[in-house]
Amino acid sequence: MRPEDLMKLKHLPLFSGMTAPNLDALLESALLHQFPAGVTLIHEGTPADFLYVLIDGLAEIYTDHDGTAWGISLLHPVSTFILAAVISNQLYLNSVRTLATSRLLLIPAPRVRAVFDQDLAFARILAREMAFAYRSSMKKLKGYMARSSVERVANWILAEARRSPLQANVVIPFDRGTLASHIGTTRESLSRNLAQLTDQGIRVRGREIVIDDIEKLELFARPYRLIDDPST
Amino acid sequence: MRPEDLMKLKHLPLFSGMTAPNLDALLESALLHQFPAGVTLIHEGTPADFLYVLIDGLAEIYTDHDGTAWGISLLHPVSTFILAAVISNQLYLNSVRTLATSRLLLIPAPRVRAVFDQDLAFARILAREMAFAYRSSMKKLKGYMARSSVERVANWILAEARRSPLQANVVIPFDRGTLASHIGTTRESLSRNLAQLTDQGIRVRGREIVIDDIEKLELFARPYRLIDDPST
DNA sequence: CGTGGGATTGACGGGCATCAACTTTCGTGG
DNA sequence: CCACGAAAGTTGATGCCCGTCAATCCCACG
Repeated sequence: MRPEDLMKLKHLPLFSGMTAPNLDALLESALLHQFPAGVTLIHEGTPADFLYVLIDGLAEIYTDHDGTAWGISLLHPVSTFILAAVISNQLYLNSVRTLATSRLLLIPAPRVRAVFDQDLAFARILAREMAFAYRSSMKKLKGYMARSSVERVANWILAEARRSPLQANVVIPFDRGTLASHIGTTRESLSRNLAQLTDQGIRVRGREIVIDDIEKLELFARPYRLIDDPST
Repeated sequence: MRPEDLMKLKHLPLFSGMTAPNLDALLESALLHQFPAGVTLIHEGTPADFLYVLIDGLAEIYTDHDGTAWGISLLHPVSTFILAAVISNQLYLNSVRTLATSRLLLIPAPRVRAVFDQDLAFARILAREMAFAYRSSMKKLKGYMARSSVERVANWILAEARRSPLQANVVIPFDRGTLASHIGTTRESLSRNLAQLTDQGIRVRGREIVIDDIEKLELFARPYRLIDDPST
């Protein structure tokens, strides 16, 4: 790993407050590696051997069921994933793959656990990280139980639009099948859903979704703080 | 709080390894209280003011949607709940209520966070606890995406039977509406599902489910390690 | 023995997955 | 730069799962 990369990594929020020796112990055996799009990094059911941190790029957590992939969550930089499996020293529950060329930091799981056992700051940050992950999955679960697929699509668009609040359009950063799997539906239904939302204030042009009337869309989607607001 | 209760509490796995002063700081402001069945302890959307530990009894996490309650998870002693909200100092995402008379330990959230910031052993245990909670919710999510409602019922029965492996029957510890809400279906559908499972090795007599042919049931339910095994 | 709440059964319909055919887009090589 | 083929996306037809409404049944309990 190059020294300047190492310096940048050391300033990640993930490591803030750690003692220098512990941070060195953590990073000395870590790998920083770049992967092209479409590479499966983690296969569900295998033992957790590394903690992964997405430095830049795009990735998805998914699960394979009877041959089709169901999206669990999308990963944007900078975020750790499969932390829970590493900490509890168990099998990965899900698979992970890159959706774009991505740089990833890989830290050997035994090392993570060792430092976790010794460094209070690191333990606290990991706990917070997992609290966040837990709440995310809970929100996803609630979204599934409470909403129809059109509503999920509408709320996904709104959430995506909130991520970059300046522009009134959303660009789907991958193919529609992948999007459908994350919304919890099929390619075909997603297509129909988007057509249907044309009456609710949006226009679709290829991978670009233009939001013409956000109030109308919100009226339809009825976003709910305890499901859609990523900050609560 | 009575001294003998306090002694017992101090030996909970949740507190193991903590320094005595920190443990005292945690428990001196805690309350041990008994509640009858049917009491709502936590309303979703309100700030996390206490960390709860179910000492004995039975409780459920649920979420209210358009007037009907959807079960998120069942809580058996001894388990903490809504830890994530306390640690991240945010709103409760779900509601919680007792299903039987229950004794609960309530620890003020600011105190939990203060000790969490100081005691490595406590921080580690909370992190592990949340890893476990995260994985549980992930399994629930996968179960929803991957299976039909009959299959969920069948697997619930199998899971319940595994909890007390000696006897070949399961007793539903609450009314069917509640069970249906945890399986993710309606009372009516649950009724049909149970009737349907009569051909797959079980008999239903009121709240008692007798498993006559567990292999047949397993063949139908196809339990999967990464969804149903609570220990992985 | 009558009353009421939980549970069952039936009828119906909507949401959505599935299969299939068609169209569009896009990348590759001639 | 165009042409072709494959992949992605759309549209239509069909049927199943399951939620909803309503009627009935079954007990428990006063």
